[in-house]
Amino acid sequence: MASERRIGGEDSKSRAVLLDAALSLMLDGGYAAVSSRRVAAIADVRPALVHYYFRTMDDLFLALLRRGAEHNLERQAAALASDQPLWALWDFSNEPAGTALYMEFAALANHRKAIRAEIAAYAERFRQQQLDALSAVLAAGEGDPHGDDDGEELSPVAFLVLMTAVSRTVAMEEGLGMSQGHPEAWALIERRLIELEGPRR
Amino acid sequence: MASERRIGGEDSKSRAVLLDAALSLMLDGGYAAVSSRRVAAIADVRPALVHYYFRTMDDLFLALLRRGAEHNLERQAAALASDQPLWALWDFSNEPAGTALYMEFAALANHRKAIRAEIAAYAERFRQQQLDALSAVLAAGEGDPHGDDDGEELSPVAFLVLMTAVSRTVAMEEGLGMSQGHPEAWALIERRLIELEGPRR
DNA sequence: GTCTATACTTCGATAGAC
DNA sequence: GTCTATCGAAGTATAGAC
Repeated sequence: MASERRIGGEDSKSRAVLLDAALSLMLDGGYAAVSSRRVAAIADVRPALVHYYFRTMDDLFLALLRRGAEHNLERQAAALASDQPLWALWDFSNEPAGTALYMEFAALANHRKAIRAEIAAYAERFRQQQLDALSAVLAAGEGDPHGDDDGEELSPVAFLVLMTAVSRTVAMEEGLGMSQGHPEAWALIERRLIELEGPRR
Repeated sequence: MASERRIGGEDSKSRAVLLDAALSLMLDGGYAAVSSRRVAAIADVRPALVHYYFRTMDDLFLALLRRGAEHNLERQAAALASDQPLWALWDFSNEPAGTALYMEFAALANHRKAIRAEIAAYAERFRQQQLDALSAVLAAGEGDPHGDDDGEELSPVAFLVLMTAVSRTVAMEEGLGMSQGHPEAWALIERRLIELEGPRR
């Protein structure tokens, strides 16, 4: 049975402030640092208000995930619609805050079933959006002036996985203070970007 | 001032059992699931005993990290000493439990300063061990029969970052139920492994 | 919409008995 | 080496006043 308790509307100002507070806590101290009391303290309201807008903490995490993911799906779409979609995607996926948040949610997903399903669904949407754009680039670029056409097979989807993998790994390791090999791995991706899309403009 | 309280010895049987319990909790439910009470319950002792062996929970996490890291440094060294060091390293870095644990500790590092420093130090040791072995392989393999020598630059360290990045990303995404592009990215790494070390034996 | 007040749980940590 | 007993802090969540 669903609870009878009142729940605040989604377009409330306070609700957004609470989500902002949760976001900053999560970026700062990881998902475990997000408690109803701490969120309330940062938003400068009483803890009960958190539970008025989000019946459980899982509801809060889901709301935070949805808001961020929808926003970033739009931003990624905008990037992919620019005149150098792959370079724009590369820049987009190299935003440190984005990677940090993704890692936190992925860790959360490890032990909150409801959240894992939602993250997985969004992750698929992000990749599909990327794949559609990349296919378009490749279709338009037949006989393009930048391709080396050296016969080496690097499928579009493999390149996407590579871009994602390198940007996440580099972000993560630099968060630990590591840097060995990062410029070289970076250059590897960018060399391929130049082949596909020409030099960055 | 250091506490006067007694602390159990490092070679104790119970201490190892407690660490085993903490490990299984961490793999199962993430670092947030590791509490002194739960560890005690799994190890079938009273919670106070956890604090007898580990004064604080940070001490427990550090001990768990050190034990696992030292063990895996030895395992990685053994892999790198095999007759196909790069293939062995690839298999080693593709162990799912290893990646899952690394991710948990990396998340932990986000909000426990003492632990971040220790993780960073171990991560450097792992990579350095890999680099030393890879340099040896490359030095020994000059004029080897497998290299294409197609003029493309792929520095050893960049390849190491790539291997790490792909294995972690694939493991993470498969934990979410994703699989798109994984076989292709996988094949990309293995193609280069064949160039460097010949087919897997 | 926001608050006070509160119930209940779990947590980390310690003192001291055995 | 292990336990009982206990403290105080923090967590989630709810009822009901304003």
